[in-house]
Amino acid sequence: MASIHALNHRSSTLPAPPPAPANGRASLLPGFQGLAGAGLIVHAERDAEIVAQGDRAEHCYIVISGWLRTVTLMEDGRRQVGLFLTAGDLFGWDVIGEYDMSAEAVTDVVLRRVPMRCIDNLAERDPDFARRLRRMGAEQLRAARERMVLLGRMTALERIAHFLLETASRARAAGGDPVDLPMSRADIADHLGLTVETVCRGLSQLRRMGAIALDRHGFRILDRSALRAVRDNEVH
Amino acid sequence: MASIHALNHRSSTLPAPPPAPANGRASLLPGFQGLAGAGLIVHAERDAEIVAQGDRAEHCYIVISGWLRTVTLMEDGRRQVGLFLTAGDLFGWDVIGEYDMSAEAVTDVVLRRVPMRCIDNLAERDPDFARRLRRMGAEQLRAARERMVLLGRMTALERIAHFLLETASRARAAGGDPVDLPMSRADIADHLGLTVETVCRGLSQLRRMGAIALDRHGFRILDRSALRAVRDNEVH
DNA sequence: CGTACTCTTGACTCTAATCAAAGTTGGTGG
DNA sequence: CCACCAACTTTGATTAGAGTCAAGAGTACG
Repeated sequence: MASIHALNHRSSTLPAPPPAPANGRASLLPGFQGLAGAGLIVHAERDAEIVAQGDRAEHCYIVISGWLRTVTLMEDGRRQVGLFLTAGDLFGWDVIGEYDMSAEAVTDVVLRRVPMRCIDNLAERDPDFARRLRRMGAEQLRAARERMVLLGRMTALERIAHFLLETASRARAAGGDPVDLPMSRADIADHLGLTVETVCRGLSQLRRMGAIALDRHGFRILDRSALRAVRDNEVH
Repeated sequence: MASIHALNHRSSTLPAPPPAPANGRASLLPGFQGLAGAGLIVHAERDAEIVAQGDRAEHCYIVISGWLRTVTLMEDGRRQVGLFLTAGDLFGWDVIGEYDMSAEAVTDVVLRRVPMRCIDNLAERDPDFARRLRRMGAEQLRAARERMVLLGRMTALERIAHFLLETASRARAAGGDPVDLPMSRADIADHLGLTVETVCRGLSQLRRMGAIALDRHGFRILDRSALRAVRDNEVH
């Protein structure tokens, strides 16, 4: 655990529009042009907590660069990582009341912090924006249901293959392209409902199968159909 | 598996307002007064499929009586039950495009079927309704995240205790009150990411501990604090 | 460089799944 | 109305997959 609340406030007007957003499946989705220029740019360094579980949800965040994770903690320390977010992704816009999870920086990260009121106001004034908000909510829920199947019904190796394919697809990586994997094995484990050791063993197994090339901070897909077969349980 | 699509269309105007809605945590939430009188009343009998995974989402449903389950199927037959819905609960209002799960009748069930356009129209015209929609979406997502922790990180017995406490609370049952459990053990298992046998064993164990009284279609909580202790892992 | 951390692999354990067999129950038809 | 049957539930025995504990290898950072 590193420095907590290393948030440095910066300029107020936007320096650049968010880079072409990963569409993948999470909080993301293009939108939010209506908010261009709103909010402050904030920085957070690796492992800093950006919002805490239980905080009143008064802001939402747009990731400009770097990676975030959302984390839910149980009393006894068991941890569930909900989502990994990166450039173009949105966080917190869908919460009302208090955050039910915290958001932490996986890498140093730059965010635009937008007051929730802006969202609410814009949603009242602009029916098109409100519609987009609903669409994003529907997408979030779809993704959440998919994760329930993963967590409730998939084996360790299936979950790992699924995670790699999804991560590659969010990075828009073609086969063989290197894909960034900035989060620790522990983060991946807590995201997939597994232990660190099981994640390692699964990754090694996929490497030995020739499905992926692997190093600590990234991977490449060598045999996408093999990886898909593992994810879809067409192989043991 | 029983009769498929046993939907009988009936009168068009509402016979009675939905009974005091269970608040629990799912699709529910009081709202939807703005839709009073809209839509058709439809009936479905036990195990009938009300909507299928992949159908275009053109309606949403308000449960008037009986119980539904939402079901996601994997290619190879593994099944995940998302939610159980009962009187006052809502289904499908948050989906855009195609349903990503099916809805099936757990018991014979009476529903009001409301065209999705009504929701959309009302949301455009009535900012208060739109706000309520957003609040319901936020609540759905909160519940979904809670289920991810359950599926990813809780033991079998913790999941079962959690399910019983939640079901009792949705039924607004005081301690010792009988609580309906109309779904099969297999449904419960697929809801909790377990097998039928593990669910049975867990329920029996809680009965032997004196935490609950149990029969096939219901239970009573005899020792709520014991049940909470199991859910919260203060006991093995 | 050295040290602390993360990652990987191995050995063993344990929880929950699987396989198997009774016991119940509710519905149906005689 | 009763008996039978199919489906569901429960319990037992065994297995398997993932967790735990432990140790070594690789890295990153000061």
